[in-house]
Amino acid sequence: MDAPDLNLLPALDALLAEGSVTGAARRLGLSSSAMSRTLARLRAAIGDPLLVRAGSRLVPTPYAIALRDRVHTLAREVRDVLSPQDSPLDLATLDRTFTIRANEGFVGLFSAPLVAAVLAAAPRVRLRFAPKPAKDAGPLRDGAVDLDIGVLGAFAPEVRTHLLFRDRFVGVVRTGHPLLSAPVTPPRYAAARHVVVSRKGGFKGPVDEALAMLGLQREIVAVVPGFPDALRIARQSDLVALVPRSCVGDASFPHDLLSFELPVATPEIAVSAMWHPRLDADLAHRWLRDTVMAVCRAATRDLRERPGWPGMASQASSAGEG
DNA sequence: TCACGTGTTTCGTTAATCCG
DNA sequence: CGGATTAACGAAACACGTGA
Repeated sequence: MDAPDLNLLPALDALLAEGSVTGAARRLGLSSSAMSRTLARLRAAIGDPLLVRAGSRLVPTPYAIALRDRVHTLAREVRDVLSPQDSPLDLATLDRTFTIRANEGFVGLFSAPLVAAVLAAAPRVRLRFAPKPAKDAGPLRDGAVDLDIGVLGAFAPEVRTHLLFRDRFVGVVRTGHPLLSAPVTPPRYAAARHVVVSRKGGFKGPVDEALAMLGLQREIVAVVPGFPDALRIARQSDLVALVPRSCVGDASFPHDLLSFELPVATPEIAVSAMWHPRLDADLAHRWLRDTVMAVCRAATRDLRERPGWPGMASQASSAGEG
């Protein structure tokens, strides 16, 4: 059996897009008779007339209509595959959708400046923020996710990573909460009732382990899937929320909430960007990574300069002032 | 192994024809 | 008249045998 003639693919794409031999010929820089002969070859190869006479014009057959989108996608992919990779990246015309998987905390803090930075440089690029149901390299591998942002897990070994910033947990309560009427000591903190965030619904975390070292135990009365949910509950109750400090630095952080340093030591949270090595050399993806890193650097600069940010010399303090 | 000659195939062109 | 198709033809690529 003969291999299909792949040279016919761009001609088929042009014919289905134009619906006309003359139009397709013009598009590919050929004479209409040459395109007519190519159409004849396509008809023989596919076994369908593809375009048939309807009065003075040609109309596509149902099979041609069914093929149109597939052929167009294929033709574009073939063009991309065979295009030299070292051609300069043209951000002004870059037409692409990037899917970024991140938790609500990251989206809340970084999505606005990231979208602004992306649109400023590449107006035809679209960003799709996908929820982060689990740590799973599958979507990175199969291409459903371009960039995964979060804490490194037991990821596939081939996945590339880059540290974006370091974070740490802080406590958050409503204004006027009795916990902040005196220094937040481990016993006073443990005596309060808490709301925590867990995607898997777990009730125990590093804070509980640190408290246990001191012989203390806190009472968790609510587990929610996202940090905004925890903040909402803290705002309307006496529950103490546990959220990353980056959430507190968000401009949208409610004024009637106060954050405070935890009275126990907890491990830092290293937030990283992760991507599949398949995209390592992709110029557009590299630009996206650089943009994400730059936005994170700029957005966390202000936060880093505030007391209590990881790596900064600081004492426990109640936030919300100023 | 390589260069060369020759026949075949492919795919383009122009010009003519057909069709609505 | 505009657009599709076909016939005739040519250039380039390809396949293959041959000889150095």
